[in-house]
Amino acid sequence: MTTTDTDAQLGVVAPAPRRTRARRGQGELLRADILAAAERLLIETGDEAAVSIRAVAKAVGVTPPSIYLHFADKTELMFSVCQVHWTRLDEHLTAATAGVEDPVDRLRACGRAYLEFGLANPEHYRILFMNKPTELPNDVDMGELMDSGGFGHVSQAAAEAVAQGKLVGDPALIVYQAWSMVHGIVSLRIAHHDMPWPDLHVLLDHCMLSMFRGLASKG
Amino acid sequence: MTTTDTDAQLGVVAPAPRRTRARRGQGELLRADILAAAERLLIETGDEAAVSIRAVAKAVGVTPPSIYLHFADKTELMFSVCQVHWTRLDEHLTAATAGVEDPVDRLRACGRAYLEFGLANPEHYRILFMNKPTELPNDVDMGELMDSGGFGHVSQAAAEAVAQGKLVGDPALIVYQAWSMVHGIVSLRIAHHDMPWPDLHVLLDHCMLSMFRGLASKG
DNA sequence: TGTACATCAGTGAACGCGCGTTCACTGATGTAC
DNA sequence: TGTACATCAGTGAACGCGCGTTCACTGATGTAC
Repeated sequence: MTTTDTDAQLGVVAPAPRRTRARRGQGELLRADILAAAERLLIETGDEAAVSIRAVAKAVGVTPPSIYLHFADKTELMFSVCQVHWTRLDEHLTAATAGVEDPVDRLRACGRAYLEFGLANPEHYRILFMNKPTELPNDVDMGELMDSGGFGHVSQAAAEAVAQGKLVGDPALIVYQAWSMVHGIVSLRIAHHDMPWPDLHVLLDHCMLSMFRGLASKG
Repeated sequence: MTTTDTDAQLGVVAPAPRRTRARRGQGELLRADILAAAERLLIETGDEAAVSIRAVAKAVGVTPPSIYLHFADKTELMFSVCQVHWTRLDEHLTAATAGVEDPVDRLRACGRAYLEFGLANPEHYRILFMNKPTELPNDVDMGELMDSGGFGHVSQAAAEAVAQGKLVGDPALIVYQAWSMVHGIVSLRIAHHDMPWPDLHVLLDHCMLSMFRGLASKG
C-alpha cells in the first residue's frame, strides 16, 4: 500500500505517481493538468459519475484539496471540461463549411459535423445537452455557450438560404428545427447505443433531404 | 425524533406514518404501494436521484429491507416505475388516433401526443430515453418496450401512408425520422427547460409540415 | 372449541462504500536587506 | 554574499452525508388436528 488515503480507495482507472510540485509562480500549470485528467477520465470511463474530485486528484497525482486551489467546486470543474471541449465544435463547423457557397449545403455540412462531433464525444454531449442543468453552474448562459459552439454558422446559413429564396420560412424556426432533428438523432443513439439503429448516414441523408425539400417551397 | 433510522436522516419529501402490516396473503399490496410512492417521489422532486430505496421506504412508511421483498434491486424498481408509466403512452396514442382516417394525419396526431406525454412526465422520459441504459435492467428489451409504448401505431400509419402513395420512401426510415424529430424537440426542452424555446406547437407544426411535405414527393 | 405450529410480512441494526468539502499545517523557494 | 522572512503550492486528516444491501430476528395470523 503506497496510498495515503484514509477513508476510501478509488481504483477503477488511471492512478498517477505523486506529481512533482510546480515551481513558484507556476501554480496555474496544475489547473491545466486537472482539466486534462478530468477529460481523460471522462473519455476512458465513459461515465460522468466516475469523474469525482477524488478520482481526478488521484489521476493527476495530487491530493483532493488541491483541486480547490483552481476550481470553486465540482460543477465548475465539470463545466470547464465541457466548455473547453465544446468550443472545438466551432472549429469543426468552420472547417466543414469552408468554401461551401450554397447556404443549404452549408446547413447540410453543419448537420453532419454536429452529428459526428456528438457521437465522437458522447459523454461531453450528454453533460451539455442531455443532463439536468443542475449539473452545470447556475450562471452559465446557454445562449453564449451556443454561440461559442459555432451556432453562428448555422444561423447565418439559414438566414442566407431564406434571403436567397432557397428555403421558405422563419430562419430562427428553421435553426431550431434543424437542431432538434440532429439532436434527436445523436441523443437517441447516445442514450441507447445498443439498439439496432438504421445506418447513421442513410438516416441523416434521408432526414436532411426531406427536411430541406419540405422547406424549399411555400405551403 | 420519531424515526428509528440509525445511520441517516432523509428529509426532503413525504414522510409517512408507519404502514399497517398487510393481512396474511395480501403481501402483494406493498408492491403496489412501493410503485406508487416511487412514482410520487419522482414527480414531486423531479429528480431521479431523490428516488432512493431509503426514500421510497420512508414514503411508504416501511423499512428499506421491505423493498427487497418485492424488487430484486434498485434498477428493477426504477424500471418498473417507468414501465408502468410508459404503457400509458399506448393508450394516449390510441386515443389520439381514434377515428382518424388519413395515415399522415395519424402520424401527426402521434407526434403531438408523444410530445405532450414526454413533457408531462419529464423524469420518466429522461430515465427511459435520455439516461444511460445502465440505469435500466440488463435484460430489458428495448424493442419490446417500444411496442408496449404504442410504436405499433406509428409503424402502421407510416406503412399505410407509403402504401397509399401519400408518403414516399422506406416506412421504417420514416418512423425513425419522425421519432428523432419529436425526441429532439422534447428532450432538448427537458434538458434545458429554462432556455427561450420557440412556442412548442408553432415549432412542432413547422417541423411536421415541412417533414411531411418533403416526404410527399419523389426525389 | 382449543391449541400447537408453520408461514407470512415485515423489522432493527449494521456492513462498507465513496463522495464533496474544510481546516490547520508544511516545506520549498524566491526576495529584501 | 548571507540570512530572515513572506509567499506559494501544495498536504494530511478528518467532517458528516446518504447510499444499496444483508442478515438474523419477530410477532401476528391463519390452519391442521
